[in-house]
Amino acid sequence: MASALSERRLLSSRTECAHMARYDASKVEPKWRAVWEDRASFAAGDDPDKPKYYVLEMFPYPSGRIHMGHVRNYAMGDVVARVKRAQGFDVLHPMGWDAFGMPAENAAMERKTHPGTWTYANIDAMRGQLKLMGLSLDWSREFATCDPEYYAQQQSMFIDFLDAGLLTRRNATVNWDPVDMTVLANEQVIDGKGWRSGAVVEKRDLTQWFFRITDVADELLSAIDTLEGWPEKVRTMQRNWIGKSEGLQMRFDIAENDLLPDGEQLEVYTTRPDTLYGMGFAAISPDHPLAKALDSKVPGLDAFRAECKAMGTSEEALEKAEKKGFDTGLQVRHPFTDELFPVYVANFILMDYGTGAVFGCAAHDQRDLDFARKYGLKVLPVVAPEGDAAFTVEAEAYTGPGMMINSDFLNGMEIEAAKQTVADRIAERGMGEKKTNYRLRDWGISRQRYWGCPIPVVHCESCGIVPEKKENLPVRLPDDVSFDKPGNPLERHETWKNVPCPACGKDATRETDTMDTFVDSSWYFARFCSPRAGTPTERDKVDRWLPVDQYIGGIEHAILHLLYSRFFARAMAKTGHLSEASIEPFKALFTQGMVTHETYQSEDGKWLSPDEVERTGNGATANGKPVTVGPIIKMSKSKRNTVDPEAIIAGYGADCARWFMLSDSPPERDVEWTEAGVEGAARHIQRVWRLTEEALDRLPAHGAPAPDIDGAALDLRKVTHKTIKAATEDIAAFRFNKAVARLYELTNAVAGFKGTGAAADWALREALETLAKLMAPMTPHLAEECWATLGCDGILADTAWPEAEDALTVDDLVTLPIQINGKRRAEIQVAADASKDDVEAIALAEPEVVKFLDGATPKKIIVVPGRIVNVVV
RNA sequence: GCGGGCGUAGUCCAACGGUAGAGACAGAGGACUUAAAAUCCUUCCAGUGUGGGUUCGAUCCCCACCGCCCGCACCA
Repeated sequence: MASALSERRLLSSRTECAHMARYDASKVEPKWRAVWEDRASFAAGDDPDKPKYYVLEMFPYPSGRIHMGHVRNYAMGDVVARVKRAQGFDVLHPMGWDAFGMPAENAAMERKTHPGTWTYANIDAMRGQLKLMGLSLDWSREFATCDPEYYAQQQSMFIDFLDAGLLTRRNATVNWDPVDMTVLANEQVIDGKGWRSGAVVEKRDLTQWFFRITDVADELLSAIDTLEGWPEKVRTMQRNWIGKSEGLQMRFDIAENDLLPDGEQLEVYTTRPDTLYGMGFAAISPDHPLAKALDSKVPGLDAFRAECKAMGTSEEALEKAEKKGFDTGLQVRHPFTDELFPVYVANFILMDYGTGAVFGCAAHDQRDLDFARKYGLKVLPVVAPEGDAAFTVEAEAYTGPGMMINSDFLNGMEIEAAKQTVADRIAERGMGEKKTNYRLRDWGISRQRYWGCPIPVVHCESCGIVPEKKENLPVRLPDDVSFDKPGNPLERHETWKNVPCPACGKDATRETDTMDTFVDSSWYFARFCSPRAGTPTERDKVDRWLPVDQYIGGIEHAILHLLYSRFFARAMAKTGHLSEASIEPFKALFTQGMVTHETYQSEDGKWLSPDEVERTGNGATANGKPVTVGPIIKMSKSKRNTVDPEAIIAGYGADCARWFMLSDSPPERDVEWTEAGVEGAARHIQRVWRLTEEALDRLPAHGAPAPDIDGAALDLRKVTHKTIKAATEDIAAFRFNKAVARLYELTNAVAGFKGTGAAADWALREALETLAKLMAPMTPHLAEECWATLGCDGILADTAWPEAEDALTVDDLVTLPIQINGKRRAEIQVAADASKDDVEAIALAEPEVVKFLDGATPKKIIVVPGRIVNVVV
């Protein structure tokens, strides 16, 4: 067998045809993919004898083509899946499509097609591309969220959630594009105009559905502590997003006036009740009901409110904007001193946080201080830093710790005690109570869109809101719709919209809003456990597979998607679709970095794509004209700095793309795609192949018993087993770049192996088989080809992960550096297990050390076994 | 403004508080070749952003500053 192969190899190298002189990925890769597919190698088994492992990468939006970000994401997930599988786990590694959303509708408008047609065509294209990557996916579980079978179950759960009180309906202000007749997300509003239509965006109050996520805000917050497998960064982001603050909600009496009936109160929220004696004014949001009520009664207020509105509500503009207020003429009475304070409408008060009203304490809040200085309002410090009785405030508010002053019964207290005391006193008087507030808002899911999951309710004049009967689900999207007119086609689809009431049978109308696409992606991980079930989940399946053991995706989903999924898992547990054990759906999370590339601009400022550009030393040209090389940024269509994965796979092979994606940069960091880097990866793949083939002649049979091993053969075995140990640990810890480096080391050791004889041949086979096994998670096609070439049993995808022999991972002799006063002066060779005393003795006998000591007695000798000896003189 | 991350050779990156260098890319020289490609061998280069501190010893821990990146952001 071996000789026949080698004969062919010799022949081929001479004739450069027939057998591979070079490794040809375009031939090898499809072959192994077909083998895996035929054998259903990657189907999850529901095998009760094996421990389960669920690895999931965030499923893609079917935009039409995969991009390098996908390649990186799925390459990483596949490494995890393949290693776990080889380690004996029953692995669930599924793939699907996050398929609803606006791009499909936009495409429908532009191309006069149906969003579904466009979406499914894209899915077909992208599935084909993904399959080229050779991922160990269980394709039998594939679904798209726009499949009626999927959204039927989502609608069913919507009804369960409705019954369980997890949903509510209320008015909310939205960005409304009057031309497109649709709601816009904040990101779609650019300079106050709709991104597509360019029309000035209006604020509109619409009745919308909300998931009551704020009801579990505290639970979502406290459970973050249990997410030990999540990056600290993401946990912090979620905590900040939920934004818990504890304070006092209290009511001020409004002094008698001509504008309002007597006895009106102003309710405010504060986290600093201790500063109540430092109050200088009260302020309300321009959108506060009181401001609205006074709008026409107080001259000039309408103009001020209009001015605030015109300023917009977008982040940074607000930050820089000047604090402005308008005195309403109203006054509120201090609950303890009866002092009266003016009530301002102020542009920096947010209506949707707290009560939309505050009391201002200028001395201890910078915004309040700026405001008070501008309008000549009272500034009275009530907290003094320790030992500063004559404390005053100038331009900077004091927010640090200290002792209460100027505060009657609070004087001398610490801040915390004062907070407590004020809260108690206010509560005693029935003027307020402690309240916890959250930055987190309820999750509004109504979208005035066609291409989404229909909200399965009917509006009946007699019965009100009536959920669709479950046996009638799904409420299907009608196919006969057109996008030639603006607005939601469901609104004008008379036969779809007008239906009898499910309760009373009278004429009624369907809800025409569809659900936010974040709903679709909030439970797909559970659906993968039984993707064809007639219920949203099957309890035995989700109980076995969930939680997801390893979730991998981009940091851009650190907040919304993950928070919504955490909420959904709780809601599903509450309605019986999941067990309580799965309310945290993702046990471990990994957020990978982006794929970046240089940018190129021609002389006239046009962006150029990498394949139009030729790099020349430090510069670059396109068609002979000079090109400006710009910053290295995330691949994006607008900057044209993308590289097409399919072209790379066609040119270099999937293994090469995968290997490169895992090399060099730590996976959580950005990686720069470079042509040189890819070529390096390709060279390595060729090298592994060549080393394998060239060794065939001398190798003993697969599984041959080991002869006595020593010398060079033993050294190689040590490298092999050290590599097994290190690479396995590196992969488990998501240090793929280091695992790759280990494999280069093993490859270099094989390439430089000089051993001869039976022991050497045996060790060489072990090294090559191990190299194939260890590379398999990253370059699976190459690894299978090497495995087969080496004449091994079965296929590598079914072969167990190698185990390191501990005895071979440690050296007998170690080289220890000797430091004298922290500087390296000599080194010694000692037995790895030498005692501290022995090492010390050897070190002190070392000529260099003797010379340095020059007869003196060392003050101290530090021996770190296996590491270093430091002699302090 | 608040919170977090990063800063090591020309580049990407490694180094339980212990010899600054594992690996890759790029560069240089050489071998093989009619030549090129491919391959192989050899090899130059830095002392860890800056300044302090802790320590026998700091790339690593602490403090301050500089630079870059990310998240949140008038949240009462």
